[in-house]
Amino acid sequence: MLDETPVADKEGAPIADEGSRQRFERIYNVLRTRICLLDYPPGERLREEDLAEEFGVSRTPIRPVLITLEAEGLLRSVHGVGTIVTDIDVDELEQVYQLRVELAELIGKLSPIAPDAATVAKFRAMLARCEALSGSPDAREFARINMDFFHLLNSLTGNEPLREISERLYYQTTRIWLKTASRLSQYRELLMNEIQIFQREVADIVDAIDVGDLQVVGYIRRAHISMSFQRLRNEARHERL
Amino acid sequence: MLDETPVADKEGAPIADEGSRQRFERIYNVLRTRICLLDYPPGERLREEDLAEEFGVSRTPIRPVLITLEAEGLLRSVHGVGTIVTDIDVDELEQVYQLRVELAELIGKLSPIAPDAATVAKFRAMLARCEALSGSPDAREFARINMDFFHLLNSLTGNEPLREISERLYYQTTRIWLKTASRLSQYRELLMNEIQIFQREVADIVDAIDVGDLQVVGYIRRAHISMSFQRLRNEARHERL
DNA sequence: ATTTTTTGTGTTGTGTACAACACCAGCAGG
DNA sequence: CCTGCTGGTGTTGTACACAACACAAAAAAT
Repeated sequence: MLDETPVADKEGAPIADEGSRQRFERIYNVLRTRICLLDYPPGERLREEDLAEEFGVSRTPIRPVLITLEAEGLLRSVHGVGTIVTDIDVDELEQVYQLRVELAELIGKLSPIAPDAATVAKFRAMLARCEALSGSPDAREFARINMDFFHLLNSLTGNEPLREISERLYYQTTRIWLKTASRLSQYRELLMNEIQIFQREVADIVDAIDVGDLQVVGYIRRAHISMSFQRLRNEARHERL
Repeated sequence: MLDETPVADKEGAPIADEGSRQRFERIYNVLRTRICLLDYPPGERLREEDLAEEFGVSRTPIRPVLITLEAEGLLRSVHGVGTIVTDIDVDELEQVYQLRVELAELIGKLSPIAPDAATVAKFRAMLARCEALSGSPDAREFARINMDFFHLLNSLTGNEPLREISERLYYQTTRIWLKTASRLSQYRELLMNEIQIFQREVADIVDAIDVGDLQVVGYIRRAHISMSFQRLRNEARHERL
């Protein structure tokens, strides 16, 4: 829904009347989503030719996408070896989280946009998706909802550079939970716990939206990003011992 | 000094034993600097083949550089037309400045690095360059010093994502002064005034560095970025009337 | 047996020819 | 005089062949 236009068929291949720019965006979003949902786990080798075949083009139009994803820190091309999905580490991501925490607050501060009725409805829909999820917990679906929720929150600021940067940092960090949690023994318990907490976050933020206080949205978000990272670090530490 | 390795000859062309990654960085830095010093003014058309010839390669290795610069918002490739240096507008840059103001403060907050003797020396050297500059004012040299000073400040935080993002935003905004000022009648007076103010900023920051208070560095920087943009906007407004 | 060399295979990086597209000048038609 | 068309020219986008490189396995030497 997020990465596929209605016209797209299951494989990314041939779409009629698609400009080169739109195709770039499409392939870019598909690959980025795959990386963040661990369809391509860290360390995976992506062959340019395979991707070219899948999307029905030659290697050439694929390369700009890979170059961009490399600039974002999600891929790394190595001559003679392959294009490798970057590995991530909780400790290395601490700085990114620190920055995300600060930026979260700015979303409510810089050029806040009073949400219209449609946006409010989307937030409520998110609440519904959360409840459905907590009924049948699924890590992948959780990650997807989390992603959609992020984009919704991001649309609350009119500051476009801030949106762009927040998005970039989000995609740099979001894989870490799936990766860390999937290795742990109490995987299922962790997931359900995390979903519950997320559900509360969404509920809190919906309340704040109703009141119309975007500053408060920023505070809530800030708190949750910060706590989420601390939980993650604790779990990673327990695993090490 | 910033964009050329000691081995480089005047034209960017052939360098021995240079990996493809280093070459990418070199070309990237050269082009970015040229854009920000208005060697390539907004609207300029860069022909890939010309660049290829200058750097002694085919179009192929040039394209990743242009793609990256396009992702940073400095270029825009249009099929059948050319690769065009983006135009900039004071009003459009307001959001970027708002963000830069906030990030400036974070540099003193997130993972501050206590500067070693060498770094302090570089700051003092900056002071000397300022005085030399105010002796013989030159807009281009002013922009260069400003750029070097930025990089020096940026090295005060250990938060690498923050450094990267600050740099990106800096390069998005830095052209605007040269562009705006060069159109005004009191160009020379403005330049001298700006140099004086910058000199004071450097002096203030050097003091703060001496005291060892990076938080204060952030505050000073924040104030100056904010005021600098307001002056810019006023000048642009006066021009319009 | 161990180490070194060589050879083979697979991948990204590069060069080059061509396709797709935009733009302008010139011209025909009104 | 103006308008719309049409061809010519220049540019980026694409495809493909090959070079450069990394890695592993096999072979050769000690």
